[in-house]
Amino acid sequence: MSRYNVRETEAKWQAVWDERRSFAVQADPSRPKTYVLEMFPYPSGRIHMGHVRNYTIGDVIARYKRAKGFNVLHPMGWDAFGLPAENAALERGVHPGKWTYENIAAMRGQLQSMGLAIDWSREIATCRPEYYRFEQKMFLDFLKAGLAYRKESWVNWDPVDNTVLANEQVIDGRGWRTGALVEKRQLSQWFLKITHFADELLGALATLDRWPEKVRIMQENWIGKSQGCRFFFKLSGGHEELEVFTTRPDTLFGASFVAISPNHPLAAKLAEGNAELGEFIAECNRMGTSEAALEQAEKKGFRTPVTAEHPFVPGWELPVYVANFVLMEYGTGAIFGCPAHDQRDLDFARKYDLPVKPVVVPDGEDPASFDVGNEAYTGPGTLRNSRFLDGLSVEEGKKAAIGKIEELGRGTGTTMFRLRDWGVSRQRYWGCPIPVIHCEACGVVPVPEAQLPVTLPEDVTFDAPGNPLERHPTWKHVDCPSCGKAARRETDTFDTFIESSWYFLRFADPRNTEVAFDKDAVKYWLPVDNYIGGIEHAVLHLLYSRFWTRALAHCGYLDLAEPFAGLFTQGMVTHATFQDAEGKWIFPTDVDLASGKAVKRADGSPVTVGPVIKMSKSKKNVVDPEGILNSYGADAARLFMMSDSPPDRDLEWTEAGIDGAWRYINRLWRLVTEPGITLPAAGTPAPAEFGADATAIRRAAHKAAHGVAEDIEQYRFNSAVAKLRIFSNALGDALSKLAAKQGNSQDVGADEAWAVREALEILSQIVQPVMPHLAQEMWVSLGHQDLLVERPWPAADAGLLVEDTATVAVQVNGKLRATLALPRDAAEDVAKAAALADPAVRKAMDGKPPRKVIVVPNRIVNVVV
RNA sequence: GCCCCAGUGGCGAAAUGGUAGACGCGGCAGACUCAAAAUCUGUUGCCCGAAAGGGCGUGCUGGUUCGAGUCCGGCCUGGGGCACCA
Repeated sequence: MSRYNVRETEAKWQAVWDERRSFAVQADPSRPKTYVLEMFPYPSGRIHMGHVRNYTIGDVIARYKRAKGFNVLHPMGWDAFGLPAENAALERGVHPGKWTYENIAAMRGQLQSMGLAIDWSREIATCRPEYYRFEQKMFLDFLKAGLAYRKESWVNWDPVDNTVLANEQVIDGRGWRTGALVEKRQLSQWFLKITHFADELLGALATLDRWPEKVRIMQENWIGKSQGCRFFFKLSGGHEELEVFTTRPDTLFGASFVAISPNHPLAAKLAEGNAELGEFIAECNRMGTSEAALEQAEKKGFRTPVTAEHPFVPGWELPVYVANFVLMEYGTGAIFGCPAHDQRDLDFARKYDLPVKPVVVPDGEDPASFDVGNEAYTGPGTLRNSRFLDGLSVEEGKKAAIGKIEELGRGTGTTMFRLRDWGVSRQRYWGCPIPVIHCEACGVVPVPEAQLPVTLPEDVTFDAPGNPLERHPTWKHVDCPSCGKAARRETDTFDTFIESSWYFLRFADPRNTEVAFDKDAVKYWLPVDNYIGGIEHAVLHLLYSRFWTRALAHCGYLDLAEPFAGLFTQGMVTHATFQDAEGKWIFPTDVDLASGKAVKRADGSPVTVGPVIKMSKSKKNVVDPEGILNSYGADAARLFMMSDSPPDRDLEWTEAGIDGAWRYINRLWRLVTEPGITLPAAGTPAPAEFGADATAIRRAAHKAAHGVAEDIEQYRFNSAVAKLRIFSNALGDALSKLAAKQGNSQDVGADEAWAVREALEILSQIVQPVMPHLAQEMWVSLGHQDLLVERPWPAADAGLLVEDTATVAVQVNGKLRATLALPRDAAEDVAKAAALADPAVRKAMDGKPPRKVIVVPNRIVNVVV
């Protein structure tokens, strides 16, 4: 028996695809396009199983769509700027650029060995000046359009990476990458006006019907729109008026205090002559980010000597507190407190003994006796004790109160967003230089476009903390483009989320040296039809990209609102964890499970098997894809990735699983190379008639072609693989029967032999998206010379998709009692009669007459007695 | 606390409101083999039964329906997201 030589075969076809440029594509408006994109990788040096899963999903879709006649754009690139390169420079003395390009070369090789149907001629790396020069241009255009600005601001400072983090990059008060406690620092920073598009970004989520609901909700929460009203309190003691924001102007008559953030300018001012207040503010800042989460945040306040006058009631003075639960970053940094209808205000009021006056009474409650106790009432109801608002509903009350405030000139109805502008300055070397120059005389001067790109200097050192660009002896010293005097280059670089905010556009026209991309190319290829990646980018990358696309449209680059029409978020690849007797994590490859219990391969000492969790280097529960690709091959790895678990769920990597995939590949190979009967030559015309056995084989094949296509369209890859197996199992069974016939020197009918060839050819074609190398080898082995990737998806014969007979279940009172084989679409009374005649059914009916008989054609008959 | 998602055999999982457990992994039995590996065949939700057959089964609980894993209400458990957002 000839063995399937996986290494040779896979390398052979990869070389052929490469040589014939099989996957290179051109825009062609006469053909329907589809754009399949997986989130591009950071070039860390080696691919991991998450990549294998990600790129397999995309590749199956790309190959399938291609067979379906689409012009498929399926590119690959590298998210090549970022801190790990600088860390490598620090640790190993290798230049970040060298390290990055070497990693790219290594990972490209690994990805190519997966047999991906990628147009490698479109490959890009974001760290190349040919790429980021256009990013610099875009930034300058944003600057002109008022979408980029500079401001002094409190920033999140990561003390480990020595850089600023965006709000989105701070998780539980810690840096998203380093996990270090984030500090507050004040720096002058570049910001992009994502808030300009807040409403649009929110509203357009509704149009993204091919995105997971979950991601849309996450973005919705992140944008955090709320309707309300801003208004001013007059303050005692000659202080400036205090602006507050509220979503509940209807509850103004229930107000019992006003509170400002410890970071509010008024708090600082009041603290000047008040050491006690100063100490309170300092305490709040210490609590700030770090312990807030742990300490369950007790409400604390400091009563200032200032009072605020109620906007509707002259002479009604409310005490002004500095309170730890009021955030400077949201709204105006000041609130009014209505304890009866806000839980935080209520906690605060109970602690400081402030009045609690309900002004919203739930319908059906007695207004005279309604009391909130220790749980604020936030539901609907009728306003009471509220003068001109009395009797109104909450919604009516909001409108009326805003109307009154506006009438009095005290404030205005407004919409508030949680979303804040995107701070993009980073104090790092390995990023895109921000193309501006600081001149003492002229201020911030954009680098003239003719001088773009501003490139990074090569000769940098990483021996001291902070930004190497800042320390470079000459790089930052330039003449002002405006006045010609000595000036200073901006030494900050962009947040690397910027590069990934437009790479999907560059893929449409990656070699353009004049502009970032040709408008028509983008018009043809975009939006991305299938964007595939991890859920961890649900907010950051995806929101930034949506913003960036809008900002580009605003500047006339393109005519597109949403870059990603379809989004799919894949699950993680998990693996069991192992610890040795000392509790140290150990690699799966060092564990021997053969004896039924886990022991160390090296010395046989016992190993504890831990929970199945996401593969991570720190827990060592990783399996290196390269080893798998070398021993089992790309097809087996791809098959395993697609089998069993639905792609949006976690997938547990197991030895048994990859073994199973490998066995199946060999089974398919044997099916084609040793069918056991003599097949007609390739291209033999179909016989005029098919007998029952031949028809059964054809049915199985055509059903599989149809079903697998449907499943791939819906990302139901595990189900598609199941259908492949059902088909190949059926074909295998049919073949062993036919082989036995031939072995007994009986004739195998020409119709049967022809049907088997057809089935094997269809099989080759429909396993192709998942197992492309094997498929091509099967195809050749069936006597063809051409490439399967050039062949269309096999068209299913509609007549073969439906059976002549239907298996109809018969229930008596909802319980299954029999199944009947009836002609397809048998008349209802025929089905009914057949059901009532069945002995098992009669027995279950126990002689009682049927009260009612429900007949669902081709499915079920339910007899009610 | 709020918002999502998920709970089905020993395991991964399938099932337009219509035969629950397809397909695979693992197990068991057998064939081939001196033996093993590989491969092939059969079997495999639970309980009663020698069998035929019967009963019970999709986290719990109530409902809608001729019929519910699927739809609706309440609850439990697990996972994820947001979290003093005024």
